[in-house]
Amino acid sequence: MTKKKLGTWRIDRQLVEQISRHAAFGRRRKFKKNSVLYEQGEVSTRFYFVLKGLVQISIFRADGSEVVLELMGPETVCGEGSAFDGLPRFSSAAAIEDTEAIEFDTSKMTEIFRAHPEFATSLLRVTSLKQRVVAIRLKHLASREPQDRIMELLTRLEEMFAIDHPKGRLLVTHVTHEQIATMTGTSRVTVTRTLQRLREQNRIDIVDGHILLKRRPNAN
Amino acid sequence: MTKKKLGTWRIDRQLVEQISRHAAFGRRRKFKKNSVLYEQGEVSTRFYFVLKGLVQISIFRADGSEVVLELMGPETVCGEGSAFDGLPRFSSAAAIEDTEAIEFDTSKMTEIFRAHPEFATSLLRVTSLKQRVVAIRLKHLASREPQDRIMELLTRLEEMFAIDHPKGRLLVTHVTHEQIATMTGTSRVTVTRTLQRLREQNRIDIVDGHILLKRRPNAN
DNA sequence: GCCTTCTCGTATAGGGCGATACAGCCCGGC
DNA sequence: GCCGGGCTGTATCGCCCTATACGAGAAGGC
Repeated sequence: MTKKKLGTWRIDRQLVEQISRHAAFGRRRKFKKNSVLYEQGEVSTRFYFVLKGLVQISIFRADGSEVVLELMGPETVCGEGSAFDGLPRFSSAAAIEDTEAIEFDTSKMTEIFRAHPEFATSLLRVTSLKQRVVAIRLKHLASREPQDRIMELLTRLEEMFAIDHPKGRLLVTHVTHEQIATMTGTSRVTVTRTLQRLREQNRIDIVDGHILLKRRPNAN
Repeated sequence: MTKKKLGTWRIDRQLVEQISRHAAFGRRRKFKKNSVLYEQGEVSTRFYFVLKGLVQISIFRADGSEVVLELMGPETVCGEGSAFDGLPRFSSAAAIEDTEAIEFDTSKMTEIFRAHPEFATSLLRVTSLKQRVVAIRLKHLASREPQDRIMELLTRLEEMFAIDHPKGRLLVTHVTHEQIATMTGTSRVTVTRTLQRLREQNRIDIVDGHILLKRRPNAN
């Protein structure tokens, strides 16, 4: 049905160039590791085009628990949602590595669009791509099956942190079952059991403590 | 007042006017009940501004099951995601009532933006709002509790389609238990039971077939 | 008005998940 | 080596959800 191309936070070369070409409308900023780009609840017209580093986007729930939406790497855009609709930020963004980004401000955007309508089109492509990614995650989280939820997380991590391996793709980051549990809204025991099951189904393997996602003939 | 079907989505008056003002760039189309506006997987540059009727947006999962994303009533925009990012539609849209809509085509949009930059800004507001709603849904779907999932839907409907009532807020939209089930990833039976339970907990009530969300001292 | 279809309530059986507990293992500190 | 803590693999039990089925009642077509 779908190609692997539906890559999430990675946006295509052409779009990256389009945005980079209008970098002069923003200003370059640096964020130290663990510093905050923006916080849930604040009202702001700023958004960011990440050049280097890694930014974690998360939503905090009423009970204080955190739902990590994305980890945005280089050449991605974040914060544009609340910057354009004018409502309070629905998510927080924190640099989890030293990060450089271009900060844009939407308040003067309409006038910029008049002279540079292609910039508007590029931004619409970006917001549309993000809508797509979130909707696809929602499709998986709509399931109550732990296996769906966990596989969704693993494939997302794969695109971000995996390297090629003879048998498939190897996650270079180490995540504990406990962490997977909190990220997928299941229990630690269920994560252990589910990973076992996935291993029996020959969909994953554990290599030296790291998760290996096996190559599958029929990718979803 | 009889049972009224609206939808699960609404955008503010000002934004509606902004888009209506540019209706001439699209063309008016009619869709019979049960006809399809677009289908998951197809590539298209068209998107729709619904004027009358009701359109169901859903994602079909690999196993064939359906996740209903939204019911789009009058004065809403749909299909703009895939129309702008150029990738295959990630969702399907079907008219579940006779529907009229303005069909826009993104292929000539950049030129339109040059003369009408405010139209670009309006569309960015729309895509941003949708990103917000989906992200917030995701926050709640991260929970496996049916009650969390269902209350999330109800409060979302409340914000868009509720009217004041002596005891709280009354949803003027009528949604069936079946619809709630597909929108929350639970079974129809569980929806019925959960609504019962919420009624016992005095959090909701049913008035003339409509759901009433009772005023609560400590709102979440 | 009659019949069909949809919707809601309810019952049953089966299964899988959460909570909890405990044992084995690895690893680091000393 | 010795010890302690964190992680993983299991086991048990209770609960709640899913699947399925059936009947009552409302809504809609003809």
